[in-house]
Amino acid sequence: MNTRLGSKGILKRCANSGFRITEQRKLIARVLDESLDHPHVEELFYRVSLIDPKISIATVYRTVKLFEEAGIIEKLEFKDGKIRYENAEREHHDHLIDMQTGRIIEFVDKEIELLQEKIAARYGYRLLGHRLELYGKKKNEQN
Amino acid sequence: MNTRLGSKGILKRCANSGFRITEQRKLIARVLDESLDHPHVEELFYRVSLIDPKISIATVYRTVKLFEEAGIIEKLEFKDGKIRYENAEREHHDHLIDMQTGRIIEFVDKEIELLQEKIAARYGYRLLGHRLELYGKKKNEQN
DNA sequence: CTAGGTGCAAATGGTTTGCTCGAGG
DNA sequence: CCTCGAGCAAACCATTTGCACCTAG
Repeated sequence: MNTRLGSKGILKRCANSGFRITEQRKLIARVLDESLDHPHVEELFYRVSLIDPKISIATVYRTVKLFEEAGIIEKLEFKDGKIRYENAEREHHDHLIDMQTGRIIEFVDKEIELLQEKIAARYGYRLLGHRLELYGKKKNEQN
Repeated sequence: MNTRLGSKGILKRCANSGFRITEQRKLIARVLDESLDHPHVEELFYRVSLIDPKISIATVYRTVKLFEEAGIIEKLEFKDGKIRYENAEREHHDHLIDMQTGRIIEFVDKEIELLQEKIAARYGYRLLGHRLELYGKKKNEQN
């Protein structure tokens, strides 16, 4: 996912952020970069563990929070309540979640972005962020 | 909130749902009906405790989940991660959250609803639900 | 070298559950 | 009455934290 919509690589952006580049952070950055989906922390921990079985889940939580605070990745929370992250250096997009398979489709829609600004303005607000998730079911399928 | 956008009263809808009408459920229904905001469960528990100090938070959690499963109230989860509920028998609306005060403004926008359907359809999906939250800051204010 | 990071295990905090007693219909 | 609900405390589960040891710069 990240690689497709043009990311710069998480590791490179870490260098400018002042914190130490440890093996664990390199590994977590790499796994995040290579993830084509939106893994939650447990899943990320699992993937990272396959490469470094000694890594602690506390480190994963700490690292991911560090990256988030540095603006390198962005937090997502869908209806399952678990925290997920995605590379922040990408064009803005929203998510369509397949309620049957859990598959997550990213989409961009200029019109809906503008509309949101307009709505916020209607109430005297400047839009600073939003969350738009569509939950759907595939049409014309056998099931 | 609930009373403003025309709800029928939670209690009345409980009667048709088959479960027992206990004092606790009556009380929780009443407090929900009277709430003009979107309290999370702890807050709801607090409000209910003022009237019946013996009520248990487990009962509040169970009741609120029961109401939700009966389609009487709807679950909300904003970025604070806490579970909130609102009366389900209301016209559909989304939420604009004031990032400075936490105030929640409800809004309805036909255009954005249609647009969401269209986007889902574009990917071959039938829209079953969505989550749209705008996070903003009031314009032209002293702070 | 030494500030900052890691692993481990214990703590947290919101939510859920098992059990036994109580009360609604 | 007898089943379903309530209260209590313990369990859960994702996430966070304290501490002693380790390592990047």
